[in-house]
Amino acid sequence: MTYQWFTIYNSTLFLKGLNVRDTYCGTIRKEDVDKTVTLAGWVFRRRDHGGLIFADLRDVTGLVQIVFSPEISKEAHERAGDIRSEYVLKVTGKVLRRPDETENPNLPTGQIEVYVSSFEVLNTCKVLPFQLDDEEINEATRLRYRYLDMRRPDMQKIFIERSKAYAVTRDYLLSKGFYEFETPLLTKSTPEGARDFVVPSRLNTGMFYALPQSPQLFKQLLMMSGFERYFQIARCFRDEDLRADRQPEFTQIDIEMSFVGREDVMSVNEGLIIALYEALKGKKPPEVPFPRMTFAEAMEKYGSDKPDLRFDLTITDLTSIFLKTEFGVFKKTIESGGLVKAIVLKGKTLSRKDLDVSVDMAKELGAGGLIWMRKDAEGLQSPIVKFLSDEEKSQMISLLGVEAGDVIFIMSDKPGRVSDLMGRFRLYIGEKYDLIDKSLDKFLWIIDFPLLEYSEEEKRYVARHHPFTSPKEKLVGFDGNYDAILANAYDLVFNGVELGGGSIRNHRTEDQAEMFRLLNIKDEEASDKFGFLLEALEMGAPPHGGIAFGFDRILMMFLGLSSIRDVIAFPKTQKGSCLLTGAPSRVAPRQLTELKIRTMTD
RNA sequence: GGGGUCGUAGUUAAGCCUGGUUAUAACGCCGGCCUGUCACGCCGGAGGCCGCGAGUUCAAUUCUCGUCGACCCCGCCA
Repeated sequence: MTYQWFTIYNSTLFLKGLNVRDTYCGTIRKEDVDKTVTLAGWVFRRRDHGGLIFADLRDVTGLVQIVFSPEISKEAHERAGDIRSEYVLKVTGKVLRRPDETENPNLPTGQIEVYVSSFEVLNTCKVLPFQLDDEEINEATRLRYRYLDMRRPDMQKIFIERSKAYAVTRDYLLSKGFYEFETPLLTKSTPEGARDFVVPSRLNTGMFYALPQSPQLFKQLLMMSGFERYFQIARCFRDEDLRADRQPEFTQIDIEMSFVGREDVMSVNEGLIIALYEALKGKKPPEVPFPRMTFAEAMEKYGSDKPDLRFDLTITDLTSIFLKTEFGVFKKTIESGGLVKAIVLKGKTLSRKDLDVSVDMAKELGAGGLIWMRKDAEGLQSPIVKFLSDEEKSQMISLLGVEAGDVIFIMSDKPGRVSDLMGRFRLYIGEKYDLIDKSLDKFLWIIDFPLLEYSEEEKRYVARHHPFTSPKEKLVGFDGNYDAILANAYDLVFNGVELGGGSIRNHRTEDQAEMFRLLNIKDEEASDKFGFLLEALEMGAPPHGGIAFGFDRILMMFLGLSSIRDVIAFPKTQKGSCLLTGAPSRVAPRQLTELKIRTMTD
């Protein structure tokens, strides 16, 4: 499949008379020798040799060396002395083969150069706050002058790739019979899930819109309208604290389908992700179809619902070995329903200091402690080994398959907590001891999530995905074990990062009512918050389900970047401010008066 | 809400632990020289509220506290 965006570089697309130039800098090759070209772009670097002046002229396609020589034009050469970095020029000149020994193999245009016969300064440029070819500039400075930051070729490449990704997404989904929609940005606040950004309504004093956390309810309504396949490249807003991979506004590829089950949604969307992967990475994904793992297995073996499979290092449950232990820590934990879990680090030599650092790290992660054991020719060495029976030691050695030189790390805590801690400790060890093969790319579907999870904060069960997710099997004869109900939900994980997730929804009123009952949401409350959806379910709602992918996150991962800000044109800082525009800011008192809003100070 | 790292010429950093001379370097900038450079080179020069505020001290870029800002993480968030 070829895409149109490449053809922008094809000169046949120029509109005669409207363009200042007739050729793009980065496209000139030795085949163009002897042509007279008119270029337009920015002066990237200038090398003034007195008698001869070289400059690199850059436009969106790349750069080409231009030469000002008094032998071609005395006037141009003289005026060229005043040219400075980032001046905007229109130059006309002849393409010539570079002399022997002066070709630059590092440049696509390195075999030729353009001898300038005349030029025009379209605009001058102040001295920039940072050099465009400087690799390491403080991110705050880059964000303050984001338009300059994005003038850098590396950044341009990212946003050209981003544009390509939009096109691939639309192309793929349209070819699969999806229709593209837009849904409101000014909508109703939904109390479940993340904190809403809120927008006051002038026409309705004291009332507020919310910006959507996702188009969830609208896309379900579109299924009820009968469009059957919906997608949107949708902006979403969540007023929560930020991270390297989280922004307050971000873009999702939002998808919903009717008359489908889990497998349909997963296979269509696996196709989309493969198309994006191929377009951005220029190669096929290593394993197709993507492997799958249940949530239970992921938590058990990797201590995470988004395991990074680029390294092995799985977690082993040792609880059964220590059921009758005399070792106080394990004994107490197990008696109160906790578990003992271990990972084994093989083939690395750890000093006593390394081990101490590991213990500190575990505590930093929030663990009560970390026990290490080293296997040598004599047996297991550890500060706690004297508390363990020979039986326990030999069982551990055989269950974990440890050999001389290996180190066992053990934690014990409440079941959910020890899994989570071990999962994060596993990532730390993987990173620290270089176990992660960064050349690998590992996709993984996680399926069979629990429908509900207990919220310590709210002291009740809440929907793990969202309250419209259907259970995997109909809730017949529910026995009160909330944790055991599985959801018809799925997440796509890539190298330990969640790219997206979705579910098959409840499409019958009674199933949705049952869900609200489980969540302990009363009828009135449900109808107040989601009444319009419940009503729609009663009017011939088809079975439906969907998924949403974090578009920015996909780009970040597939382009090998470590910050989501690098793939967003004008991102916000960790405190949600825009260093370029100065948002958020105070507004004029009149604006607040119109809205009948008074601000409080503490 | 909590933990951590950082803030010094336009930029990127050193100096700070161990307080005291003119605050150092590279790149950039300005001037001069240079016809084969491509991170051009050579010579010369300018450029600092050491984030901000308080405290300790004879003396603070340096120590202490606060504050503002940037980044990373936990909580939070799909």
